[in-house]
Amino acid sequence: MQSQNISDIIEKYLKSILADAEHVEIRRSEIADLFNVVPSQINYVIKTRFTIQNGYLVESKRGGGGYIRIEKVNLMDDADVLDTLIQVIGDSITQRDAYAVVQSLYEDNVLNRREAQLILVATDRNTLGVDDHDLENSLRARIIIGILNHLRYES
Amino acid sequence: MQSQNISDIIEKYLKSILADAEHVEIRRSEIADLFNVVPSQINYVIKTRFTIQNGYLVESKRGGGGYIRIEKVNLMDDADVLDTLIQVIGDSITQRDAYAVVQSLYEDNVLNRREAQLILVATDRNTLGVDDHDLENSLRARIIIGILNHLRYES
DNA sequence: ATAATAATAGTCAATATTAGTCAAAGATAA
DNA sequence: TTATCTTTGACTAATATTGACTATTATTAT
Repeated sequence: MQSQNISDIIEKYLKSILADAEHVEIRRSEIADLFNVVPSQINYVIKTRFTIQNGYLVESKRGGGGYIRIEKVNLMDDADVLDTLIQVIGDSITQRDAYAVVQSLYEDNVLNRREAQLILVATDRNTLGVDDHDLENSLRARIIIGILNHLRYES
Repeated sequence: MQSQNISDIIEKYLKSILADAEHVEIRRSEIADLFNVVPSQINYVIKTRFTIQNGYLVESKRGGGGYIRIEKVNLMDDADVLDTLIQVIGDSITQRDAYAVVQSLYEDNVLNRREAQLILVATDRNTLGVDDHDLENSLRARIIIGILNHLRYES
């Protein structure tokens, strides 16, 4: 019943390929044709669902033989992943990106399911309940970074 | 006999679906059309009849292919303990009192050590980093209450 | 070589498609 | 009568879709 919108469907399609392969390399117009959308929608899908917070690296090339290549990266291979994440977060992060970050930490076994959910609840828009979005996003960043720094000591 | 206002009827309709399925996923405008009410009445029904206290989780998405999804969850046995704590906390709590709350949840085995630490970090004064103490205390209250509400059910 | 053209992908803003909030008005119950 | 609950709709917010325009790279023509 889910996945009513085409962006979700395209996301799943790409992720199903990535489940078996190290990376996926597409021709933007081909995927656009396949799902009957305009080419720029592929950019939208990538921009909203294959971010570094989600654990994906994207590279592309224009011109003849151009492509978009999506690679799933394991952030935890890197020793200073926490530093990297902290840098990515900076002093502000949206709920969407926070979800991606926490999801990545869960997938990399830095957090278990319960812990991940606790963090998501603590940083949820409705939980924080502040009107000012800038404040909301900066609070969310502070909380997540605080927790990341804490995790550094524990491990 | 009870009044059969339209909100009650919509409530029963949704719950009849939930009797057979784990969750129900609707398009707000469709249900509104089905019962000839304005869309926002669906929000009213959800807000008054599908609360977490009653064991329902609600999530939604806007935009194309948007939806509202209601899930029935299993409440923990001593959920009323959480209610008491939530009442005690109210809309503001100091760091010291928060520590006591988390500590007691740890002693009651509602939280393990790691989870307790996560919550304390998330609600630490330095983490939140707001100058206004009233704001700090109210944020702390919101975060802890959000987490307590989350602890009501198993996911 | 260089210039022109073709073949890609990227950006951005307008529009479309949902759901959420809130307060006023109306209905019902105490 | 008064308090609470329900209904309504105007306004807001979030997300998705589209297309015009731009940028980059490769290929072809001169």
